[in-house]
Amino acid sequence: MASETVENYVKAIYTLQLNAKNNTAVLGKLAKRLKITPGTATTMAKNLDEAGYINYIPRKGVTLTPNGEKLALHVIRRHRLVELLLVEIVGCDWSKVHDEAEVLEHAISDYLLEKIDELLGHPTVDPHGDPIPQASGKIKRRKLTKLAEAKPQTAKIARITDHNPEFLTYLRQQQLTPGTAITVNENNDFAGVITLTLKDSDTTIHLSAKAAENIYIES
Amino acid sequence: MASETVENYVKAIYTLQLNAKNNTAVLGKLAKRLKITPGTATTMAKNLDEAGYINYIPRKGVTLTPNGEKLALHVIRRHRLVELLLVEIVGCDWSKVHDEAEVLEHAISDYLLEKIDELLGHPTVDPHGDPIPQASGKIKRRKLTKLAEAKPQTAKIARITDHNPEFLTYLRQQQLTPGTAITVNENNDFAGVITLTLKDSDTTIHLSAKAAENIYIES
DNA sequence: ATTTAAACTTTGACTAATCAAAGTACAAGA
DNA sequence: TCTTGTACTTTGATTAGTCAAAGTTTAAAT
Repeated sequence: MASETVENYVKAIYTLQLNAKNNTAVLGKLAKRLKITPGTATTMAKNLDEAGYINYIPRKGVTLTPNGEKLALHVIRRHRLVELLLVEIVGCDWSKVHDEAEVLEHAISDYLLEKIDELLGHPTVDPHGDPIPQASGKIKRRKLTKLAEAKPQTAKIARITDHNPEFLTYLRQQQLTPGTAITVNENNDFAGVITLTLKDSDTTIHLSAKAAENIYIES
Repeated sequence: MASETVENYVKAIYTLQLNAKNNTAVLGKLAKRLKITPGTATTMAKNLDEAGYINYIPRKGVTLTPNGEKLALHVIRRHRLVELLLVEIVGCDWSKVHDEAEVLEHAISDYLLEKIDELLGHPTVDPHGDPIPQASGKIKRRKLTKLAEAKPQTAKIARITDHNPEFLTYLRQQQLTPGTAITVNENNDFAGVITLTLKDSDTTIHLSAKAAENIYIES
């Protein structure tokens, strides 16, 4: 069985690979992500390579093996289903469930995971709009637009890629949560401000381009 | 913050103390309970004493300090509320939730714990009939009778003190779960067999005295 | 009062995960 | 080509938790 530490490493490598050009996670970023020293990253990279979770090329970086990716997706599935359980069933605050799930994702058995999945009706996205990997390991990919780069249009909030509790609380207050229908009215590059209205309430909201970097919409 | 290991030690010491004559847990039993060697138990006893969780008297045993007891009750509260959540809300099998909770009890934040408590309506007993320590640290104690030592009478199943999944599955099939009203018809010491009927279905059940050692009733 | 067996303690060693600090590689600019 | 700064690696040490095996205590039995 992979330790909690190993699970956190492969999960971090998975997300770093997603955002990397040559599909390789460099160790500096891994170290930053996991708040460890560069030396520790190197040491662990060797160990994880040895254990078959990753391929480690010195001074280049690491990539997950099929086994490593399988483990990463399994951890992410646990994380996202737990988040949904906490929001939908237990009634936890949206802004708090990410941190809770960071711990719980290592404590959920396969049996319990499938019970939760069943209870929630086999959902495909978590409360942040992140896709939930299926038990098979498949993960749905949608073509989303970054709100910061959106042209005027009607659309739906699809995904929030920031887990800062204060930011999430602010978004919830503005009703900018996944699923909400909006209209993008103006996106002024020079001002760095995006103007949008909520479909239901006709409220006008002004967002900085910086905040809109972490919000994705589906046309 | 106490590590998972420390939490498991104080929890084990708490339950050993409950069943000990002079309120002291001897290290041999602790070692057995935690599946560690006697040497490890000694080493850890010194560390936990040093850390203020227990008082360790060499060659005699250990007792929890007020701090240690507080931690133990907190862990037990998490364990039992999680068990109830899994049975009542998530729909897990009664026989499986103990093992799940053994892991989850270390992964629940104070915030989440109180959310669960609220959702369940501040319950006082878990699915096995074990009392749930309140947030204040108070724990209700009931005067229960061991079914193995019960005289003929009507009563209610109150508590099952065995977590073996097969045994629990058998009890559920017989409907011998906490809350069930029964009548004890005969308790024959020589035969070592207890005869009882379920109030609702009038089914007659014969139980060995050994099985009845782990079942408690409330008159 | 001795012996003995059980219970406990000590010692030395190991593993996983980590850090600090010193050393190395290499791409980019001078 | 040489120099330099950044990124990475190596080395030696530390901590928590564990075991095996050898040593010590103690209470009970002869």
